[in-house]
Amino acid sequence: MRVLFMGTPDFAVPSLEALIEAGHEICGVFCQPDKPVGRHQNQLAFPPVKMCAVAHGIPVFQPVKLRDGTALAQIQSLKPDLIVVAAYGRLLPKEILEYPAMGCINVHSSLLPQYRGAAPINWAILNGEKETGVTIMHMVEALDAGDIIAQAVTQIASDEKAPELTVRLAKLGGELLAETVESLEAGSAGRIPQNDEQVTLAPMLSKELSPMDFHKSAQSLHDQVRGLCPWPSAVTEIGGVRCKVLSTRVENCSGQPGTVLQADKKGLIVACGQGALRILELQPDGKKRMRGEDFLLGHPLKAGDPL
RNA sequence: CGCGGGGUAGAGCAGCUGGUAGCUCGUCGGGCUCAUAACCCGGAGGUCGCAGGUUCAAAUCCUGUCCCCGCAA
Repeated sequence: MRVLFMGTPDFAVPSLEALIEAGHEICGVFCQPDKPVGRHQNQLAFPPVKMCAVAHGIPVFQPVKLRDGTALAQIQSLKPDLIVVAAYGRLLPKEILEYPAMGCINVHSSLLPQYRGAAPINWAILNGEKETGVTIMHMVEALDAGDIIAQAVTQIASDEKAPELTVRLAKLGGELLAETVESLEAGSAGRIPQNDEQVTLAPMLSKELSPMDFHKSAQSLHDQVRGLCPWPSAVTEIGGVRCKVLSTRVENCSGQPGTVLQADKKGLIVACGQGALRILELQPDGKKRMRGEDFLLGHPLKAGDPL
């Protein structure tokens, strides 16, 4: 089958690889344009999907616009039977959605209809979900609203952070995608409309989500730390220094929210609204990431101090 | 040349209005203790990112360079 793949970040790579491995003819790959990267923005970085496509000798297209007809013309010349989209980063116009004979399908990293949108993995963790998964669906114009073809569920470990979960879901998505394409070809694929009453949204993350409020429960702060990793990160001020909090553990002890319960070679523990949070790893502004204990060596804090 | 912080003992920091470096932890040895991640005593460990310059003298001032990081993208 001739497949056109559209995707951009790391999450999409296993899906592309799964299609290649399944023996499909990948007639082209669309991804977002190369972006300036680095502190001085003087270097262009290829999106991960482009790297993969180039490595396999697949033609790459990186249109800035999808609605000026150029992209459609390119797609028409590639003559795909099916378009597979995974974290492409852009809504497809109707004329593209309608072009392939077998339609357009999407790999989405949540159990739709929950967590429609740009950051489903992060929001699942932020909300303390115990399980999530991937969904393969038919695409419609509305964001992540198409009929579901297949889903796969996975548990979220209590200490799992967004990057790790992303890797797992990407892999799971690739596997499910291969199976799904096979079932589509065989004509055995199902199609289940999404239940509109169960829709939840997972919008893009922003730094407004970063500040930690120690009046919240330790568990919810732990979820915040895990879910906002690696960007924008949970942030708080410790000993007068702004720090990203990178790794934590929920502890049973308690005290006045926002005060230090322990600060010695055994670790740094801060009281929360409910329970307490051990800060395992953090990163002060302008510094490298370090263990909480190491931070204390140069920043005298003691039990009872406010953060 | 987008803005800014920083590179000093294994780790985290101080010193930076110039005079060959200090703190906490770790580490090594000894002691105390039923015992200890606790306590006491003692020791080792740094050409202060690199290269020049100013100076009688630079970690400290100046210039260049490499690297790390935050913001912004």
